[in-house]
Amino acid sequence: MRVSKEQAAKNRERILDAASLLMRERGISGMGVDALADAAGMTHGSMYSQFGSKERLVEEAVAHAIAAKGREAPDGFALGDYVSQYLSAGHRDKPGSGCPFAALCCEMPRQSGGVRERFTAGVRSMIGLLGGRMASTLKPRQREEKALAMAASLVGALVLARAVNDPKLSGDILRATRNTLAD
Amino acid sequence: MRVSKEQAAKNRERILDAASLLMRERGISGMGVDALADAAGMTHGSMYSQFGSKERLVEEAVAHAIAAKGREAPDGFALGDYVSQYLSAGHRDKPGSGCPFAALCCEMPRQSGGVRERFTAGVRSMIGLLGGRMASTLKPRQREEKALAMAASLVGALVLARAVNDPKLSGDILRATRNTLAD
DNA sequence: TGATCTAAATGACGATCGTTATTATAATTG
DNA sequence: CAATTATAATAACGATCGTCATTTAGATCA
Repeated sequence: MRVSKEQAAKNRERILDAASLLMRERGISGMGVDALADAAGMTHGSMYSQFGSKERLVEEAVAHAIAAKGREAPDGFALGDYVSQYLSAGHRDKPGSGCPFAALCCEMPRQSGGVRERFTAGVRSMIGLLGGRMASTLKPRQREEKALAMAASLVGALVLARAVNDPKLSGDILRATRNTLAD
Repeated sequence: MRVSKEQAAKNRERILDAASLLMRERGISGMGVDALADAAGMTHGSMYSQFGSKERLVEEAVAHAIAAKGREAPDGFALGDYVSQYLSAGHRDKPGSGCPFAALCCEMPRQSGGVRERFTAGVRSMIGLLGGRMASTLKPRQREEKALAMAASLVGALVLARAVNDPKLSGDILRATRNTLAD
């Protein structure tokens, strides 16, 4: 059956919301089309009416997750707050609503060009965000270098803290990286 | 048919070699049992004779990859050399023979307890390796904290450099992290 | 209002997933 | 040497994978 344009747009949004959550929790290859349809409260058929293939759906879902995450940051935030929130136990334990880069980075080398482009653009904007919040006493080149290294530290610490089985070690990784980035 | 104990051990080793390579290239969930049997030059049946399940095979393959990687490091190596090799384009472009932590970290939260334990033990020993090579002027606690943060930086930079689609950005991430860790 | 269009649902497709039972074969053991 | 044991190969299992053709029904448009 056919639905109104608005309804169709809402359904599309609902699919993207479910996909951006599910892919961060289970991985891209671990997110089945049927499971996604279930999570979105629809059938797999309607998803193919909207997106045509899983690959194109993933493309949009990655962009969707990154854009939503970018919208979370308040206008004037302090870099220290950003870091301590990023490297918190709360963030570690909620990958589904957390940083898309940390959740999806390891699968990216095996994704299509379109998916990787969206991901790369997102990484670039995160680095720009970090660099823009750094002490203005530094030269632009230095700020960019620090921002690049900081992004790597953030993602690496979060990913390792999630991977590791021991809560103590996991917390230590977060804390040590927090302290090191504070210098 | 039955083969000699030595032959069976060799076959087992061959499967583990192929698995530790394949899982780093395609991911754990992306490594099918059939594909692995092909890569090892055997049939899937013999793998189940040896390991019983994919989960137990992955357990051993993770430990195998970590142990083999640990054996690579020469006895008396400089920390700076380790870092620049880890953050090199060569390492980035050869995940199959590269760092198992960077290759598998994002899938770890969804692995069995046994697999995660091997991974965690490996991470711990890597951190110990890094800390042991640090300036002895630092207190043990400071060395451990620096080693924890360094491991996060290394893994994060490598993983992001692999994920990103743009060679320029990828190289910048590696270089910036190298420079930052040199301080 | 009547014709057209399209999102959503249904059901099935071949391929691949991990797994298992069975069989063949040869090393090992008594 | 005979009996036992264990590895490897074969073939098939049900489940799930992504995909697609068809049908249904209601919104959109002339």
